[in-house]
This record gives sequence, structure tokens and C-alpha cells, in this order.
Amino acid sequence: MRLSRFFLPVLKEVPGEAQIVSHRLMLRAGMIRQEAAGIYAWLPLGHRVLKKIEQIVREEQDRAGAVEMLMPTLQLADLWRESGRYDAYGPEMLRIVDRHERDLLYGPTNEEMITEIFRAYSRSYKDLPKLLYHIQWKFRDERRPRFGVMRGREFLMKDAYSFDLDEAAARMSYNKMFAAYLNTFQRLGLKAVPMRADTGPIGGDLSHEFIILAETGESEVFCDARLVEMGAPGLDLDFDGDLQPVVDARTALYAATDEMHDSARFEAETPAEHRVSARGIEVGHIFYFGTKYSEPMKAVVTHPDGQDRPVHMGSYGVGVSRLMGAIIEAHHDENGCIWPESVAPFGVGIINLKAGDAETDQACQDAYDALTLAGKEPLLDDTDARAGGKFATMDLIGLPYQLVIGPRGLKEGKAEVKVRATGERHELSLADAVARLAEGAFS
RNA sequence: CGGGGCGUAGCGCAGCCUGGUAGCGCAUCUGCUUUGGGAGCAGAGGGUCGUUGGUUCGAAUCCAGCCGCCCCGACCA
Repeated sequence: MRLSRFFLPVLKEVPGEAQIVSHRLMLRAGMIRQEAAGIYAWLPLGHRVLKKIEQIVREEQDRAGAVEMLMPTLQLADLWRESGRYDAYGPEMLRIVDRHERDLLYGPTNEEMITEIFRAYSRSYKDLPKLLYHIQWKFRDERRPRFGVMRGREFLMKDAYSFDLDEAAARMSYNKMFAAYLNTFQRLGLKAVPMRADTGPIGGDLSHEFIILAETGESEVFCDARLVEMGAPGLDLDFDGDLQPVVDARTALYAATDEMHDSARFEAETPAEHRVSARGIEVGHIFYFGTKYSEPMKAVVTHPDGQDRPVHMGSYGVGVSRLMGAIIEAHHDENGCIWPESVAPFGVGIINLKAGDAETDQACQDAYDALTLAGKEPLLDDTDARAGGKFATMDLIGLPYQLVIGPRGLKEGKAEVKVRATGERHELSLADAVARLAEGAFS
């Protein structure tokens, strides 16, 4: 992409409403525009990142054996009356009436709908297990939206739903999502720690929040440092095998959000040098809820013994749009964003220091073509802005690498590669710089 | 939903207390000079002061309602 054709409205001054760093940087880098409280337009740069995050989430769901579908944003109120949640949900639910005076709602989640879909087609234990997901916009009319996209009213969410014969089988579905989430967040450049969450009236041990540690996190968390450093199981994990050891390894050590925190247990179970108390951002939540919806909504299957029983369900959410804020919270400096390569809106930023100079233009064009061919998705700053501004903008939008090309260096056939994360600069021949960027040698 | 605050040019703000027809910085446009880390000079354009009503000879300024937004708290992917 050429910057001259792109739409990148960067802000030198920070709009006053933004308090936390990810919100400020997203506004400054021209990634989002607020249209109403908690409702944002995704400008081209932000949209590119959003799509990359979404795609990684999708790939890891698919790898775990979940099946993608897409449910509508608008739902019939009658569906929610079946589960009793239409009245229970309160003003957080956005209610809409259509021209026929039918009650609709903009879905805050999809348990009812997926249960309705499942029950319409499934009759036998032979239809189980099933693991379905979609990635769709949700709306929750938060009393107080804040932190930009981290707590918006409209948000993009991946939600998966599992259907199993009994709790033991449901645990296997749960474990698949548990492992898939670890891989997902690792690919996104995040260290996510699973923390035991409140299971409410269901009870049991099958609910975890996935929390990333960040100074600006919304809630206080406590955990064992060894948990933070524990890697993900890896993309070669056999999701059809026994995943219990994977889960056990990550649930043996202490980790709790403040509402589940027990300081006596924390001190008893965790040596002082491993105790971490920090702030965290919830980016995922997995939950087994048994027959909470299948029973009132009559989603039953016939078991081998001939008896009909409600299916055991779980739901598994990832806040896709929220993740963008979380990633920036985890990866930024005073100059701007520092995108992990996996989600960077462009792979390399090429800075033409003297647009209009025939030789420099040509060198930039050649580098651009070569990097495009190598799949690096370069962004070429071909505008006639001053050098200082170009450097500042490139740092702000946080592309992992910058290739700086100007007439002064070109006289000796040289160009400069800057690694955004570390700030280190390499002066090399232009051909070398392009070749090394193409092969990912600076990673 | 309780408590607090703010709406004046695209963005950041001053002016309001003590009423007299609007200003600063950045951005934008023009010209010249500059040109390797957010340039300099000169000039120009841009605002029914959130909105409705009231008080007044006169309202950005005082009063009331409404709308929008932000912060702290309680609640949530």
C-alpha cells in the first residue's frame, strides 16, 4: 500500500477523552473513530489489525476442531423468553421493536440461539459431540463504556458453544478450548494466564478467565510467576488426544482475580519470590454450564439407554476487538504502538526520504515490489512530507520494521533498517536490506 | 445507576466569575526559503460559542430544561 492512497488520519495532539494508552494510541494512529459512547468506526489501519486478530482466533478454533458458522446480530425476544433471560438481563440488553411490533434484541451473546439451532436438528447421542463457533458483533448497553475498544458497547467477539452427552464429555470440549486459547494468545504476542473464575450456581472447576498482565488492567490479579512464563502447548498439539495434562499443568499453580482471591491460600501455595500481584485484562472466558439452557429450551438427545436427556453445554468467548487494545497495552512505548508481527497492519514500512527524487523513488519502488512479492505487505510512505514527520508517523503506527531510503544513503548504495521494538538500526546495502527483510532475518 | 466535570474553528485550549457581537497554539490553504528525526518567515480561509427557552437595550458569558461526552465508584467479553 502506498501511504498517499491510504487513509491514515494521524493526530499530533491527543483528544481529551482518551485516558489509557491503548485508547490514545488508537485515536492518534488513526485506527478508530468514536461515533458514540462505546461505539467505534474501524478506520483502515485499525481494520487491518482487527482482521488479523480475527483470523488468528479463527485458525486456532479450526485447529481445535471447532466449526465456524455465523448467527445474526438481531434475535427474537421470544427465544430469550424461553430461557428466562429476556426479563433477567436488564437494561444492558438493547431492545428493538420492528414495524410489526415484534420484540427484537441486539444480541449480547448467543446461547439461546445456538441452543435453538442445535435442538432443531439433533436427536441422538450419535450426533454428539459438537463444537460450533462464530465471530460476530455483539452489543451490551454498558452503563459506563470506557477505555476505548477495551470496554465498548459494540464489540466483536468469538463465541463457541459445545454440546456433549454428560459432564465428563463436556470436560473434553472444555479442555480443547482451554488449550486453543493458550495457543491463540501466544500467537497474538500475549502472555495470557488462565485464572479460576466464579462458576456461579453451576459449581465445579470448569470456568476460567484468560488474563493478560498489563499496568493499565481493569482489575487486580494474583498469580504464580511461573504460570506467566509457561509457554503455550504449541500448534502441533493433538486436540483429539488427552488434553487433561495440558490443563492440569496450568491450573496447579495459584492464579486468581481479585473476586476469587484468597490471600491465605496464595501465601501458602506460592513461594514469596514467585508471587505476582498485578493488574490484568480479561481477554477470554470459558465456561461449562451444564443444562442451564438445554433444559428449559428442551435441547435433548436420546441416550443409548433410550432415555431423552438435556445436553451438557459450555460457552467459550474471546473478545476480538478488545484484544486490539490489550495488545497495545502490552506492546507500546512513548512513541507509539509496537505491533507483534502476527497482527501488524503492515509488515514493513518503507520511508522515502525524498519523494520526487527520481533515483530515490525508483529505489523505493523496487524495494516495495520485492517486499510485496515476499508477502511482507509493505506500506510505502511516498508522500512529500518532511523526514521527521515520516519517522514519527511510522513509529506511531508501530510497524515492526522500517526501511529508510534516501538520496544520501543511496549514493553509497546504502539503506537503513530500523527494528521498531528495540530501536536498533542496521545500515546495509539496499539489496541486502530488502533481502533480509524478505526472509525475516531481523525477527 | 449514585457522585463529579465538560461541550467555544478539524484537534488541544483561553474567554464566562465582573454581559457590550470571539481569541491562542497546532492543523489547513498560498508564496518564498528550507529539506536525514514532528522546519522558518509572510499572508489567507475557517466558529449561528451543543440545543431550546428565559432574564436583559444587549447573552459564549446570567437562569432553567433537554441532548451529548468524560472522570470516580458499583457492574461486565
